[in-house]
Amino acid sequence: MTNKHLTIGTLSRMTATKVETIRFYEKSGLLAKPARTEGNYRSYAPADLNRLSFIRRARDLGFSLDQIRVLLDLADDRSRSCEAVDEIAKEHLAEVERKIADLKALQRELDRLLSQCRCGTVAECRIIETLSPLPLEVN
Amino acid sequence: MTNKHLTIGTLSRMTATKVETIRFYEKSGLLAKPARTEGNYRSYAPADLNRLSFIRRARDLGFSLDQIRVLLDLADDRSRSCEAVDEIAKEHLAEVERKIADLKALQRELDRLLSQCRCGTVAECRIIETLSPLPLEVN
DNA sequence: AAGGTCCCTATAGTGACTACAGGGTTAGAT
DNA sequence: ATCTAACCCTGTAGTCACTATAGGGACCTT
Repeated sequence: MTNKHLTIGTLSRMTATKVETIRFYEKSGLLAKPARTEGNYRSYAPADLNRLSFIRRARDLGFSLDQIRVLLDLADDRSRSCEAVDEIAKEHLAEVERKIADLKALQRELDRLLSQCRCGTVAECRIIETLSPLPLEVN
Repeated sequence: MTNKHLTIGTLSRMTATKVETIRFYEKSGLLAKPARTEGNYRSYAPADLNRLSFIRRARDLGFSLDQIRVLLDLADDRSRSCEAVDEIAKEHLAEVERKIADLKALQRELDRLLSQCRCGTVAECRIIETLSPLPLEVN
């Protein structure tokens, strides 16, 4: 209980991360290879818990593993300017906003599609009809 | 020019679909295996163009290939009720709306994160700080 | 000593493509 | 007739962020 070393299962429960995912983060270089016990079990220090928690929060906010890799590097050099951090977050926000706009356009299209359905036979189905093409002559 | 048979490249240009993607759709069973020329080139009929156009429009609307497979099956049986079509579209719309809600929550979080940035050093960066954990004691 | 729960490695699967590598075919210009 | 560029072919592996499985070893309690 005063043991500072954690098994992968404990880490898993503490961060709501599947064991396989933790091993995957290790293989992808996001987590350092931890010490091993005699029986070849991974043995994590509290710093690993912090790092994994950081990764999971950033993932929850939709940052990619590549972005997280950069954020972790930046976080390690505490004296540098945090402009680069800001940059990554801004870029990610812009991407999220683009996705929202795209999905809203989609939503309008689907709404329109569904509002036209009279629920008769497929032959007179406006959804199928809208999807079915009068293809353009390109070549 | 009165030739009804199309090469994969022509089909590609007419539907703005990469050649590899067309072959991928064939391998996934969305497009039937077309006839071949003497030189073993794929030779497509106008019906294939229609089918591919349908697939691409549905993809643009965010339907999955599995959903499209079902839609294509339904579209082929023109006498049946189009309820099932409606069902798929509604389900898809609901999913799009869920995604929009998720992304909006994300956007708010990122906005909050960014609004706190004073752009000093990483040590005082509120973005890094927010991501960095005071992990909960779970086990 | 047995059973259950943990842990290990390695590999393959997901979705929807995309990108090669390493060739064969065809159309048009010379 | 020959050359060349543009097209086409198959097959495989890569993308992202995991997830799942197989086939085993370790550990703890009873």
